[in-house]
Amino acid sequence: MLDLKYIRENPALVKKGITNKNEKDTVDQIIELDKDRRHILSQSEELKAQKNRVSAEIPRLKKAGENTDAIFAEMKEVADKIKELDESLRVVNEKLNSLLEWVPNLPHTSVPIGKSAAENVEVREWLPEGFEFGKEDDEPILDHLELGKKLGILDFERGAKIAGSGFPVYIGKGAALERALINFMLEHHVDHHKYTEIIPPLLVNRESMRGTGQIPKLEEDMYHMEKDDLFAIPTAEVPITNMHRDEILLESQLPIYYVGYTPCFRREAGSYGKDSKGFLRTHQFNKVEMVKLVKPETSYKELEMITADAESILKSLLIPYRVLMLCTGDLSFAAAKCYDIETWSPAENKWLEASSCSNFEDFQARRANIRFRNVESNKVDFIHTLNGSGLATSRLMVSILESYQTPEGKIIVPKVLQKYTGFEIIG
RNA sequence: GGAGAGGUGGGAGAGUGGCUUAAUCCAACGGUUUGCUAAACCGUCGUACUGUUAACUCGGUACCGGGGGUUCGAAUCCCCCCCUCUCCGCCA
Repeated sequence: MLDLKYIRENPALVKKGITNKNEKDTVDQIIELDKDRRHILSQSEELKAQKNRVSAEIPRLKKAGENTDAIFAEMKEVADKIKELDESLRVVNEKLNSLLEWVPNLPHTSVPIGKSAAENVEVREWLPEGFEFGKEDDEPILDHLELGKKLGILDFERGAKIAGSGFPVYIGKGAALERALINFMLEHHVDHHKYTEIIPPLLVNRESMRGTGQIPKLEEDMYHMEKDDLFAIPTAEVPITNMHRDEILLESQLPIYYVGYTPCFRREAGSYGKDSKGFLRTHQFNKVEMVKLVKPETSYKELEMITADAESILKSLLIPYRVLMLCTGDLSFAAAKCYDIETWSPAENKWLEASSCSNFEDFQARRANIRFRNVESNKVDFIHTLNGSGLATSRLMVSILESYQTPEGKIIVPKVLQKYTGFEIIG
């Protein structure tokens, strides 16, 4: 949510930001409604002030034995008029809010302007020592689907039988490898980057979804339990960020770093056929998510740090990756700035998105009403929120299986995971 | 699913129609005292919107879980809903 006052005072800047994000510009309507709103509000408040003044007089008049009938009759009329004004105010506010809710966050000034993913900017690339692109071509290389089937560690067909396509089943050492990966990532962030581990609810209410900005725009993309009006989380960002909804934090509590593993559920409505085989697009996947609640002036420094935290996982696993700065047109609804981390898939011969690290500035905090008390000024202000996948296991699993396969089609378990799996090779 | 209790400021917690400007305590902030720390004492201390201003300056309005109602006037009375806790039932 943007600050209405900011929109009122900087309409041109807001319009530009919205347009650069390929979203619908409703600034003119918002400003018009805001004008109506304030006009009605001042009329209503003036009458209320009158009402309060008179009410305060009544006990005195009664004590003095004066007749209050005329005043009561007049005040009755004032009360009716107030009710009328407040009703029209309610209507205007409703319209205004339904527009405001759809206004995206504005891109940070450092974000390149662009229409689509094609205009994202590569910031850096990291390759393990001795790695060369295309070296794989000398030997037959199996993709993750073939490997999973051959080794009996992944079963997409049975997942489809049980639930539907896009619900993978991990078996035996495949399941152990997945579990090892999750444990490794959690421990790594807790031990080396000072995150506090969280196991949150996997179903959340509507207010939480609104708080982090999934609702209204992405409502269709989520699984919804109608009976209880609960949503299956599309990412741990939702429950973890909402832990502090409607709270005023002490400045001394900040920054707060959380990390949590959860399964994530996405309907992926309308995306069939595109990158959809195997792990490339699933309805359920595992993700370790980092969430930061920080003071506003530190959030861009924190964005660099959270990105580095995600990268350090890939360095430990010796997986080639690159970091992209998303252009304005590819930024998500709530993000002001975002880095995507893509891992290399030798079989697909392309980069796959495995992490997204974003600064939401005060956009989510405003929606979720998360504030802190500034010690110096003793004023409350919205915090800034960030999050980053650290990381999603499915895409990462593609890179691991494909990169660590031997000529015989076995998988060597990455060194850092071996103490978690208890075995060194699959197959 | 049934019965009961409850929801008040950053936290605890009083408040049964106008003397509430929501008491009091704690926390926080400023100060006094003091070798230092602690303690004690004094003072300040809600949020949002809105108008105004050089200024968070000064004014107005709203807010006691949410929404309606009664009344000249509601934290307080009435109705509906939500949530939390306890007990019972059912179940992992």
